[in-house]
Amino acid sequence: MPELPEVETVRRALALHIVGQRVDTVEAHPVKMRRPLDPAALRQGLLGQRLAAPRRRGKYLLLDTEGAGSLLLHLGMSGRLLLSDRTAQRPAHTHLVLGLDSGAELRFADPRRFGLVQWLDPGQEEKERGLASLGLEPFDPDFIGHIPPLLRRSRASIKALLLDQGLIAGVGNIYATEALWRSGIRPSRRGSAIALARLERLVEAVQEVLAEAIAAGGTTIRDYANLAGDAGSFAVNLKAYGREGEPCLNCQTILRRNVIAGRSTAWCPKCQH
DNA sequence: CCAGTATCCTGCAGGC
DNA sequence: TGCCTGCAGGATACTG
Repeated sequence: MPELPEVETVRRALALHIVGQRVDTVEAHPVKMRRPLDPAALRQGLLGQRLAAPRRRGKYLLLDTEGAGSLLLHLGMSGRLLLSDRTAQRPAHTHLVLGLDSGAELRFADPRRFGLVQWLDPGQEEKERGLASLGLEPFDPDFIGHIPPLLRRSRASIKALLLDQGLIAGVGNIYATEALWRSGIRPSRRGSAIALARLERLVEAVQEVLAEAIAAGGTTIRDYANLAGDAGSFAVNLKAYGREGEPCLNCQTILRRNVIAGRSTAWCPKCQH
């Protein structure tokens, strides 16, 4: 579910509402997620701490405490982070609840449990595999210069390369599909078989679609909600993702669908080469 | 090196 | 109305 724009939308809202808040209560359930959630470590790290400015890296969120250490979060496919009144009903599958001194609660719910909730002591962040192996941020000033040559170096499909978090941090199935449609590149094409100029157009399209989606508060297909529980509005602007069988908005050809790099992919057989 | 598959889970839509 | 199947925005560990 949540790719970079959705996680960034949540991060911005957190920055407005939780910075400086003290964590007065920690309620954590020892559920199995990508890794088992560890209530004792979370309580030990978070209880009584004030929260600093939240950071995002790829699809990960890092909630630093002013003391030391950070809460590492990943929303997986169905994760939600919600800031709610204490009296408001909790969603099903709420695994972590931080009571803040404002009286609000920061809640993490994740029905499918593909997400991650992990306390990081100082120094652990650098050793965290998922974080340390991330590639460039799409809004890094070096992005346009560095990424196209890297994409040309590989014989993997360009779709697989866009989804590779070790190359580009934060792009998932929706925005990879959209950027390929926008730049007229067939998702199955090998990176090494695409001219550099076209790859430059592709990475610009990645930046554009991510920026537009952030401005719209992200894409909600089903599960995604922002910190307040509201849907993002970018779904109406999707041109390819989920539109297989419908006419291309560029040339009216019926969009096709197949599985590339293990993920459902919609594309136009006429516009994308 | 790379494609494909399976796995971890719940929930929902669609077919019958 | 119910049951069954397939599919879903992710990451990772396998196999061939």
